[in-house]
Amino acid sequence: MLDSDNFQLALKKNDVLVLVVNCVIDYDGRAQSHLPSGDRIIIIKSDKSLLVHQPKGSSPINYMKAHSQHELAKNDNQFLIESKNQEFKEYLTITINKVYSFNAYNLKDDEKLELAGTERDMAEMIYTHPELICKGFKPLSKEEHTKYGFIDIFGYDANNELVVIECKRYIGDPKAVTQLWRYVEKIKSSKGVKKVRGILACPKISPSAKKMLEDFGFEYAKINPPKYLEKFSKKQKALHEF
Amino acid sequence: MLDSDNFQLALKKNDVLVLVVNCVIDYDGRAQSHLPSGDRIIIIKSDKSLLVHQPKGSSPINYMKAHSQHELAKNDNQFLIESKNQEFKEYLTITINKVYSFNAYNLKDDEKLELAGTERDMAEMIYTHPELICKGFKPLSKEEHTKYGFIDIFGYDANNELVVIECKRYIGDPKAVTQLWRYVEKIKSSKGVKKVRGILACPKISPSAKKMLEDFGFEYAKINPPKYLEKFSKKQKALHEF
DNA sequence: GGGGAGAGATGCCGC
DNA sequence: GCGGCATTTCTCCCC
Repeated sequence: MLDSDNFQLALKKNDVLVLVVNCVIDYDGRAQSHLPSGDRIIIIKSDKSLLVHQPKGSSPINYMKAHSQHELAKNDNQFLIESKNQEFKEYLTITINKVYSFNAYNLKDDEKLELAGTERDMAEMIYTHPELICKGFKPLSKEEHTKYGFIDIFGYDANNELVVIECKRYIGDPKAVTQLWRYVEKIKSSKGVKKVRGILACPKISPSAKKMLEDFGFEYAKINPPKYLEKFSKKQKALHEF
Repeated sequence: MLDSDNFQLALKKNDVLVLVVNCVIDYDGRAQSHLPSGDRIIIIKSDKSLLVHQPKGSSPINYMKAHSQHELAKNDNQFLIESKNQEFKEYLTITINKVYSFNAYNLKDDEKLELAGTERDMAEMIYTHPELICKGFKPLSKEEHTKYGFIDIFGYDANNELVVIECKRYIGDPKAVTQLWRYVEKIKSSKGVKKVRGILACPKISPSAKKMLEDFGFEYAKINPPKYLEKFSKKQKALHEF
C-alpha cells in the first residue's frame, strides 16, 4: 500500500522502490520536458536515482541522477512524487492518477560486469598481434594519454614511418576519421615529422568515412574486435552455437 | 507465482513483466559479458525488449533490444530465462537462484515526450534572433542536410562573409571544433571561397576546445539553449523557482 | 573533480 | 532500410 510513511521508510532503508502507475511527468533541469498521462513503471534505486519507463523502448523516458531527493505527497485523489537534485538543479514532478502497484525491496548486489570485445580489447589485440595491421609493424605504445593525446596505438611500420591507429569496435564513421586526423596532426607537430600514416581499424566503414580516408590519404584496416571472456564456461558458450 | 505458463501467457498478452530476483547473467552478441550472482530487477516490456537493473546506477547492466524472444525454463531448483535476438545474433541467459517477486501488467501509454532546450531549439533560436551571434548576421538556412552536410546554421555576416555556426547545448569540446572545421571546409570547397567564418555557439567551452578554436581562427559565441515548454503551466514553473 | 572519449550506446530524423 | 548525429546521453579512466 502506497502512503507517505511507507514511501519515506523505504527510502530511509535504502530499499529499491518499484511503482506501476498512471501518471503525468514534468521535468526541468538541463532541459525541460512534459509527458501526458500514461501507464509507466517507476524505479527509485538505493542510490536515489529514479527511472521512469514506458511499456516500450529500452531507454527511460524520464529520470533523475543518483543522490536526488524524493518526496511523496497526497493531494486530493492524486499522489505526487517530487524529486529534486540540488547539485544539478534538476526537478521532476510525477503526478500520479492511479497506482497499480507499489513494492519496496532490500536488494544486495555488489557485482560488476565483466565485458569482452571493447575497443580497448581491440587495441590490446593489435598491440600483441601487430601483424594484423601489416607485416613488420612495430607498436610503440597503446592508450597513450600523456604526450600525444588519446591515441589508441602508435608505432613504426617496416619502413620506419610513424603510424597512428584509431580503433572502432563497430563502424568507422566521419567522426572517427576526423579524430584520427587530429591525432596524426598532433604526432606530426610534436615529433616534427612531415609524414605520418593514419590507419582506421574497424570491422565496418561508412561510405562518407571511406571517402574521407581517401581524401586524407589514410588507410582502412578491416579488423573485428576480439570476443573472449575467460569466465565463460564451455557449457555457456555451447548455448548459442547452434 | 512464476512458472513457465504464466510467463508465456504474459508475453503473449504483450504485458510488461517485472521480476525481482537473485541471478547470474551471461551475454553474447556484439560483445560478451558475465555478471556473478546478485539481486536485480528484470523488466520485459511489451515490445519484447528486456532490461536488467542493479540496485544502483541509472543504466541497465544487461539488456536485449526490442523484438527479442524470451523463454523461461525450470531446471532443478533454478529458473532460467533465455533471450535471443535472431536479427542481431544476440543471446542472454539469466540463471535465477531466487525469485523475490513476479508480476505482469497490461500497460497503456502512447504518449511521447515534449522536450525543450535541445540543440535543435538552440539553432531555431539563433535563426530567428540572428543578432545573438553578431550585429547584421543574416542566416540563410538551418539544418542544411542536402548540399553542404549537416550544418546547424549558415549565413552571411554584415560584411557579406560566409558564416558557419555549430551549436552545442552544453559544452563545446574538441570534437565540436573538428566538426565545425569539417563543415567550414565543406562550404569552402562547395562555394569556392577562401574565407569562411566558423562560430561555435555554446554556453560553455573546454580549455582545449578554446585553444583549437584559436588555432583554426574560429570564434566562440557564448549562448545558452532556450528552455521554454509551452505546455508548462505557471504553477509547474513555480515549483522550482525557490 | 574536470577533461576526454567509449558505449553491447539508444533514439531521431532525413533520404 | 541506412546514414549521420544528438543525447537531460551515461560511464569509465586518468590527470
